[in-house]
Amino acid sequence: MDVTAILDPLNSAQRDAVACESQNLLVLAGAGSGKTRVLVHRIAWLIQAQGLSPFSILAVTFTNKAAREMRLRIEEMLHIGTHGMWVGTFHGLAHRLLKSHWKEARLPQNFQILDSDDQLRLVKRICRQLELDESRWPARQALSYINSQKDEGLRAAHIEAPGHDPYLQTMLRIYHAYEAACERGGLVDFAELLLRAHELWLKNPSLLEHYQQRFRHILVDEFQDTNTIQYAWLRVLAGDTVPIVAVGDDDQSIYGWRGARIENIQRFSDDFADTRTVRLEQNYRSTSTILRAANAVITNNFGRLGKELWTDGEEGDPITLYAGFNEQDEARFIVERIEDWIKDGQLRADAAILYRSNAQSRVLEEALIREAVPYRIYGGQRFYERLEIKNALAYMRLLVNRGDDAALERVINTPPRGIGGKTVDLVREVARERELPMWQAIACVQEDKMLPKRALTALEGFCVLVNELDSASVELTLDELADHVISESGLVAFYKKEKGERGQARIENLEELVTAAKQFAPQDQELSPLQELLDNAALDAGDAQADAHEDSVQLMTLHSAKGLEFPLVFLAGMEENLFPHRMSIEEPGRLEEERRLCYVGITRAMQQLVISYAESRRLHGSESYNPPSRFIREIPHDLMQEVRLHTTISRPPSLAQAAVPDTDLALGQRVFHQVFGEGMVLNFEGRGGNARVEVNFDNEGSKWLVVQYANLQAM
DNA sequence: TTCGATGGAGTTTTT
DNA sequence: CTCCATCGAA
Repeated sequence: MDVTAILDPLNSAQRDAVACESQNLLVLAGAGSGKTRVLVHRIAWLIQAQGLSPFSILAVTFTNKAAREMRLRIEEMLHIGTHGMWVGTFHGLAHRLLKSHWKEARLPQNFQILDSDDQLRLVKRICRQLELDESRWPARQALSYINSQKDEGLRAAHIEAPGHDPYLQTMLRIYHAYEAACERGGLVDFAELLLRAHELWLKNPSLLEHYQQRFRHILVDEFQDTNTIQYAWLRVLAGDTVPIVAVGDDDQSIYGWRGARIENIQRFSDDFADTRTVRLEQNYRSTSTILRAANAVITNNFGRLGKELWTDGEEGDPITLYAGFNEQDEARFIVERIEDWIKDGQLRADAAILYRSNAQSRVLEEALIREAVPYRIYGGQRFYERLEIKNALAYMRLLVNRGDDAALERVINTPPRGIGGKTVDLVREVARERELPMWQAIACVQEDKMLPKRALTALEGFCVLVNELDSASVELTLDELADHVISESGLVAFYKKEKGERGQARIENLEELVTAAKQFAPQDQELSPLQELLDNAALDAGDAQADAHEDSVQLMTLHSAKGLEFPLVFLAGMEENLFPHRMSIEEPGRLEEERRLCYVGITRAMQQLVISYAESRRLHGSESYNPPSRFIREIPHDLMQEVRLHTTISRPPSLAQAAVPDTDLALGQRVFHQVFGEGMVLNFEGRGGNARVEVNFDNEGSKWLVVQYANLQAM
């Protein structure tokens, strides 16, 4: 067996990891150190050198994208199909297990996945049912309570009665009711997938044993992001027999607020016997300047497993630091630098602007639009999360399962068909009393004529519609069905009426859904293709925009930048209270997570890194003056070069008669006031004072001109 | 059902 | 400031 092709392209640490013989393996893979490569080569090694069957390998990732990438690279490398392989996300694999063992998991065969949006609606409904004051008990809070309990592996029944803490009591009450509602409707939320899959192991030892014999090797990507229940699931599955490879980077753990436990990677080698640890520290992405900065920042964290990135590549350019005098100025500077970059013949898509929170994107966008620079924002609403798509899918869900109350509530009166709030309330009430799904409650309501005729007719219309769609579905292909549903349900007609481009966009999305259905290739013979399409939509919401292949500047939050790389990276808004965020400064643990986020940001850059902050920033309507981020101070000064605008402010035209000399002004300096002529002081916005001037700059060649004044007062 | 007023909140979001 | 959810009136 020729394994040189597997090992030859690797450096020695990578090779150690790939060919490691010990039972368990922890790979601490720094940013840009070839993590995916090691994972893929390890799998190749197991198959080709160890003779493992591809079907005996389980590889777990967090995102569908990562799973797809891994599959693709395995196929390329080994020239084998990966269809039967267990490569997928935690949620995807858990779902697969629950589908095959629905009886053991005590689920209905056609259980539906509840996405976060459905979940919130359900919690809202429950709060209303429990007659809780919505302002005192926001559904969002209850939702996050429920999810965090589930992430910790705790069901309502496991939680001790919380003394007389009214908050916890209420939350627990909601949790109980929520669980009951899910049970009744055969609904499973994201966390529930994991929780059930874990319980499936615990409650069915023979099943567990079956899988332990089947899987001869487990590989886990992004191990630092596992939460308690994911860790427990792996721990049980691995037992003492199945070797496990955990790949991750404690320095890139940035999802603690969502239940990820950095401790999981920290304690891995204590928890799993005979663990070998391999560090991948050679970086193939960034210049040594960038790596030095990253290393310097992250050393300020305690309790790290420890790693220091290095490269044998170039030193590269110094890191640019720019102090904007406000957020507009900062944005203008960034766009200008991007324009220079493009003038140098570089691609726009090679430049990325990263920021801490989404609200920051706006100013940047405006500046880009002003200069007509094409850009693309990552994140935002994904395809299957769009309102019109969710509505269309809700009809399809009802075809599969009439008991899906979440779907029913969504579309019972969408488009409007005269089923008002009162009618739905009654149906809900009947459903609750008789412990039936709402669909059956409708039948009861009709039977007992519990409503005025008009409402009954409207209900009847809805039932007939759903049944009709269902009977039509028998002979239709998936895309024909989608087309049928969106037109017959009246959704298309409904959105046609919606004014503006919005309705048009919605209809286009609905048409896109038909296309997606056409292209959808069912994998599983056992399931109906429709069921599979729906599950797929819930577990993989798709990309935000399918279009936008034009060469454009990339804008995204630091969180969404994880895993990506760009030749030119801007870290914008590096200010205290923004980054690190105000809410994370107090607690040391959370501050460290912010620092890791900063580390992630810095290590996205391949060639050039530009850090900027604004002396004054308009946020939430009011002006704030934040000092530069502490993370800037943590970068050694000799790696940075501060850029200042040297500007000449010309004589203000509206003050022609005032004696105002041409003056050199350095923006971003502490000195923001200058004496103009006869004792006139101009304070730039951002520095308190009696006089105030609003300035806009217009770049004409190298000369900057003041073009607009406001509230100018003489002192 | 739709509109407008009103109030409250405003970090990050793999599934 | 601006987005949103909610509520009351037409």
